[in-house]
Amino acid sequence: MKNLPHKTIERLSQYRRALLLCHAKGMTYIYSHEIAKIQHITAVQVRRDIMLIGYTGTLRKGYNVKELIDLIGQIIDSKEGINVCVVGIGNLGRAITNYFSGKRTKLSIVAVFDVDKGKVGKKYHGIECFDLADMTKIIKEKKIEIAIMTVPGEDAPMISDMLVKAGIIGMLNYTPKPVNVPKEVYLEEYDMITSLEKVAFFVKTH
Amino acid sequence: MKNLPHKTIERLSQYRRALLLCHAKGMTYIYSHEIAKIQHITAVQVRRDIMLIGYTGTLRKGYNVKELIDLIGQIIDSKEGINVCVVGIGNLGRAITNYFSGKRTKLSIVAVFDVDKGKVGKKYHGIECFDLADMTKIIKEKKIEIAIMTVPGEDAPMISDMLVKAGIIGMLNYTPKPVNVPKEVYLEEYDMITSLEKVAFFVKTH
DNA sequence: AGAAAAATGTTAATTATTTCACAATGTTAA
DNA sequence: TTAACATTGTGAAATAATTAACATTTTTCT
Ligand SMILES: NC(=O)c1ccc[n+]([C@@H]2O[C@H](COP(=O)([O-])OP(=O)(O)OC[C@H]3O[C@@H](n4cnc5c(N)ncnc54)[C@H](O)[C@@H]3O)[C@@H](O)[C@H]2O)c1
Ligand SMILES: NC(=O)c1ccc[n+]([C@@H]2O[C@H](COP(=O)([O-])OP(=O)(O)OC[C@H]3O[C@@H](n4cnc5c(N)ncnc54)[C@H](O)[C@@H]3O)[C@@H](O)[C@H]2O)c1
Repeated sequence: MKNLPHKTIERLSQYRRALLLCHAKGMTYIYSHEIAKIQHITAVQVRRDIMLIGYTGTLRKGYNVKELIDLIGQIIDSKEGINVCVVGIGNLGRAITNYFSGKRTKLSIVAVFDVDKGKVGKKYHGIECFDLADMTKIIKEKKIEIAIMTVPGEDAPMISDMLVKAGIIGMLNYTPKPVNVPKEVYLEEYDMITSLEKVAFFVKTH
Repeated sequence: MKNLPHKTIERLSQYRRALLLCHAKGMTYIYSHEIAKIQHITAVQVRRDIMLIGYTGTLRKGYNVKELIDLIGQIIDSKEGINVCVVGIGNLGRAITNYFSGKRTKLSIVAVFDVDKGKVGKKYHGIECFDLADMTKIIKEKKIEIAIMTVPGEDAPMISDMLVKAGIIGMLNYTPKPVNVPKEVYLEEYDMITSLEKVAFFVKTH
């Protein structure tokens, strides 16, 4: 299941989120146009994505919610699970830690790091905060593969280098400072100001 | 300057962010490949984006940093400035309010709203928190056009409807619950779990 | 039973975005 | 003064993503 388009991967994650809610409400089947409605996209797009992962629904009945959830899991989750850490437990780091905890069994935040001695040793949503100085050691001990960076922008390049040296293979950078990583490391960056400016621009142009 | 690709708009915002840093450091000219390096993209892409906004650099000297910053501003900022509000001043709302304040003169967070009476009346980074019950009134009074939602997911649809009725024309939804808005309202949604799952997926497939 | 309706699955067409390739031209160095 | 070089600007090609169109199948209705 290699060559899935990037956009399809994003949508599969979103479908699953929506499907989990539907499943919790007791729905057993769902139509492509119902999924589409939730995600503000077209039904064809949903069907195409589902086709790409090789699932087939039942004609006139739609897709089996539980089966689809499980299949999406097989595609996007890694079997053994992946350990994640958050670096910088300020407002954003706490929001993320809080939001993620317990949401996905295959992705667990298992450590947070900070330089602030007042934070080291404390727990955030059940996850222990370690001293930045011990980061490399803990990343190896706990087999952490993905890092989320929420430190001040000016420290991002330095922390990024440390994370790469410690063996991280995926990074999510929420600081406003783009970082450089070797090509073996998968990097995703997101900045809220860019999103807001985009909204502001398209608001003007209807 | 209508038909700029969505992706170009996002990148222009990112270029400006980078250029502002360069300008602050005293750089007066910058090459396309230098901008490209910062953003992890190709120099051609940078040149094409700049071409699309009708700016031309100086051969072998690159682009004038200040001029380019100003031109990007003319394209993506609205002349009069836009007022923004944040609904739900929890961890994420505070992180956003903190991060945005003073960053962009043309986009100002001028109010935050919450239901928690303990928060109403307090100031967050200099911005007053109002009672949700007064939201419609305040949005009109303060001419707020864009809203950022950081309330619990289950309240998102209700708050979204209220915001639309109050006259909002752009919305940034950070709750995990997709919302429906009329087509006149420009909506952007972002979920960190989707980003993290994407990283996890591509980490597996090199 | 047969016709109409409502879905899925998929090929082909379209649209959006990125990259290639290279002409044009100013700069540096011999 | 000329050759080599470095950089911009852009048409054309390539790639990626979305949408249209429709055959197919199941269900429902008459
Ligand atoms: N991407 C976005 O959309 C977005 C939104 C909000 C904030 N931000 C950025 O996220 C980062 C964090 O924002 P915040 O509001 O949580 O800030 P914050 O100041 O509340 O938190 C920063 C935390 O990092 C810690 N820290 C500082 N230096 C460190 C280091 N070298 N190593 C480890 N920890 C360190 C601090 O002790 C603090 O706990 C900032 O860079 C901010 O600009 C990004
Ligand atoms: N998109 C993302 O990546 C991301 C990341 C983290 C959190 N989240 C989501 O953002 C939201 C906020 O997260 P948080 O960590 O700040 O939560 P939080 O509980 O710290 O904050 C929620 C705030 O909203 C207020 N609130 C509750 N109901 C309200 C209502 N009806 N109207 C106005 N205010 C109301 C609460 O009083 C509180 O101040 C949640 O939906 C969470 O799932 C999203």
